[in-house]
Amino acid sequence: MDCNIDPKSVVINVIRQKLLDWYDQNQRDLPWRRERDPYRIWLSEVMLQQTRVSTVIPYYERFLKVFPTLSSLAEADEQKVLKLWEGLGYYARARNLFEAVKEVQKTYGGEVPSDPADFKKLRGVGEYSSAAVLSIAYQKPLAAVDGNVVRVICRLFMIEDDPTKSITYKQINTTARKLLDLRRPGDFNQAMMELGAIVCLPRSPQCFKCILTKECLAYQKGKAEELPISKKTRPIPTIEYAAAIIIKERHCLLHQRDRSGMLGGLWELPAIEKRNRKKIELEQCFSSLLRNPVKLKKRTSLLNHTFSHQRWKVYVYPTESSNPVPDNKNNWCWANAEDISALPFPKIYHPILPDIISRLQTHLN
DNA sequence: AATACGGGGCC
DNA sequence: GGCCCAGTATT
Repeated sequence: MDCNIDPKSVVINVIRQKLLDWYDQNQRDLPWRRERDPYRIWLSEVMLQQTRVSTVIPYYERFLKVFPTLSSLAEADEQKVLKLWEGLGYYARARNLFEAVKEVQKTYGGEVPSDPADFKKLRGVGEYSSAAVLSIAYQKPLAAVDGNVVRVICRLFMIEDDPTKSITYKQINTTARKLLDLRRPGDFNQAMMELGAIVCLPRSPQCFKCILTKECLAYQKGKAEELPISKKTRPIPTIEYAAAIIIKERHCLLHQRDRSGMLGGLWELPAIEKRNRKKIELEQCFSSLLRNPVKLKKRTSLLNHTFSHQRWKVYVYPTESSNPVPDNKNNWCWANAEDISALPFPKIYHPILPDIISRLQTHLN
């Protein structure tokens, strides 16, 4: 495609070499940088999607202690995989990785395919992850363009258009391919990301320690911090969430959330969930949900929790003892205290679970 | 092309 | 309260 950013190849060569030299001297010592196993590189890239390095590190190490090899993960139980992902967010990543790893075991004999066409077919492997994993693990000459790279390139070449527009994104991608060092593609990709992560920051970029200020058009114009231009923000929906504690013989009724939706595959109390709606008749809703009359007692807890994209209002109601029998047995279970600690729950449940467990242990209800 | 998808850290 | 993070799948 036509690219009006056409820096002289001399500049390209200078940027490429400076960046690699800087990376060789200044890269952080991260767990996945010590690894050669493509499976481990892959796992790191999946965990790092939309997630900070500092958040990922403990999850990464814990995960690999339980599933040290691709084969061990391929033979795992999905609930245990989700439990290790608990709190990391974007749970589809865990389910997709699990499915993809089983596919690799079945179709590619347990070897992560090195052909980009094959690798990208796998669930959860997109343009970025494909380039990142294959360049790092197999030295494939693919440019990995993540949020860091977008920011670095927008600043280096003064791209003032919205990078989320596909035409602009193609320009950025073309530029990344021209910059790529074909002899050390994995290191070069990581160098770009590393610069974005520790020098070319979204806010307050540390230009005083950047080795590319002479080549950076945005810096020369004093506009580094303004780029890339940001997208418009979306309104945050409020989620009203009412949950019932239903206990029978030291077991608590739990429901597994639909795998395709939010917090898919995680467990929860029987709950009524409404977005941006008015009050609802809770007892009626619960009774209909459980195909059985439910008597609520006084609300015990109210949690307000604001995430990036949602504002949660959580109400928890103990119930009068009854014998509710959910329709679809597959997604329901009666869990004792031990079961509860083994099941994956959304983060919002962490303050509530101790209360539920103590109710089970003390015969309350 | 726009939206859904978690949770945390920082200003 | 807004922004952003080693993005991908779905609509």
